Amino acid sequence: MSVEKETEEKIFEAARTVFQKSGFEGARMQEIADTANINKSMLHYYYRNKDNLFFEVFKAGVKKIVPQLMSILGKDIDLKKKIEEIVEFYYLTFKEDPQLPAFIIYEMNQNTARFKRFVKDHGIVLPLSYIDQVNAAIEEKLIKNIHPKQLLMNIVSLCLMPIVAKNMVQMLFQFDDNNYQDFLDERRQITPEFILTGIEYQEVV
Amino acid sequence: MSVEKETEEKIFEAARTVFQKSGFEGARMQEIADTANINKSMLHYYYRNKDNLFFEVFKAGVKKIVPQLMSILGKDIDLKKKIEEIVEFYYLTFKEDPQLPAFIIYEMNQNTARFKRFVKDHGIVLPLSYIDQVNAAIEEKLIKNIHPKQLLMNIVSLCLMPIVAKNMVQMLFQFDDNNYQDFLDERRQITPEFILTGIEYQEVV
DNA sequence: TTAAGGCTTAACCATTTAGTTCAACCAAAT
DNA sequence: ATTTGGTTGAACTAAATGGTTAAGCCTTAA
Repeated sequence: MSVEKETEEKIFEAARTVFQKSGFEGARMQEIADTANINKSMLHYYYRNKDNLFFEVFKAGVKKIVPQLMSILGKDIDLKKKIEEIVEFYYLTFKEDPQLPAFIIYEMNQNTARFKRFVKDHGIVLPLSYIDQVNAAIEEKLIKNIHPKQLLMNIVSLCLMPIVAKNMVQMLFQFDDNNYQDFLDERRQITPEFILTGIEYQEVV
Repeated sequence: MSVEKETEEKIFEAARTVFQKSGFEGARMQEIADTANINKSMLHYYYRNKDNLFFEVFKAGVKKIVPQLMSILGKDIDLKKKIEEIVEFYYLTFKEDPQLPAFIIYEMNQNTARFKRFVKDHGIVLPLSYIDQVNAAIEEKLIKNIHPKQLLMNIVSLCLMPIVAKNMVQMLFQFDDNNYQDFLDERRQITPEFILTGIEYQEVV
């Protein structure tokens, strides 16, 4: 990697660390510079200003969370497999970057325009094929009557919330880091099943 | 109400508004003063400094979310009723204060000590009776084998996530404010059922 | 009526912060 | 060797921010 790419990369990684830890308002350019082991003016040289640098980090974060979800939803596989893949994908993604979802969700609430821009620029749309698939499954009485968006909301909620609320979970359940990780590992197994049972078709008695 | 109580109340309400909107770091004392229609030094007169004022707001917020949940969990009613009450409670609480859960969760991640102090001072504990109740229901084959904490995590996730991620939901599902409210109204109905079906006992075939 | 003490205000202060400047540096091309 | 263009660092600046001060006000009670 060329020197400039290396420096740029170092800055970006430091920015990611600091912004995810402290948020946009809480983050200090000086701390980012220190974390990257470079002079503060380098930040401005490479990224012009705080907003720019932040937006790069934000974009990269959203890219890790949203497009993959849409891609799985659009796949030509059965619903069960789809749910399993989503749970697995989020489990793995957040295992290596646990602060990501809280960061994205918080900053999106602070400044909706940023996310709107991303969605527009990247042509993010909920795949119609997913909607159709769920509705067809309902029609065929494979699953209960549930709106596809409600189902998706359930899936995503069950995956993200335990990560987003990590500290609350640890505190209220009195988990140390190991207990907490075990808890997540168990969720990885039981969540798809929980969802599938939750939408299972039931004979009207 | 006495004059000082009125002023104090006005300040608190303004602080709540601004802190919930912008977070601790993003909030400006001047903006709180403006919102309360008072002079900035009044903030310091009544609350000494930003940290104090913030902690009051934070405490009041946690009080709205956590103790009630524990109280419902500790009630002597059947599991089905318990789940329905929790869903209903969160639905109503967040309908009138939608920014609350995101605020609490974010600020708790920023500064775990604050929340720890609250939990300790208020003797917040997960009621043992809830744990026993779930385990008993499993024993009696009324529900599937699931860890009580996992079940609770599921309940809370399904209630909080749609509120916490409001903007993401609106954007990805292309909901205006009315659509979004309808979506939440529907969840209020379907969520208890979804959970109950998800843990229903199933004969081993 | 007046003294006391809490309440309110405008002006002020110290510090922090994002962002700038400018001189020096270094590697590559001429 | 020298020029050139991007790169780096220390010192600096302007603005914003949390917090302070001190003088005046108003209510209450002796």
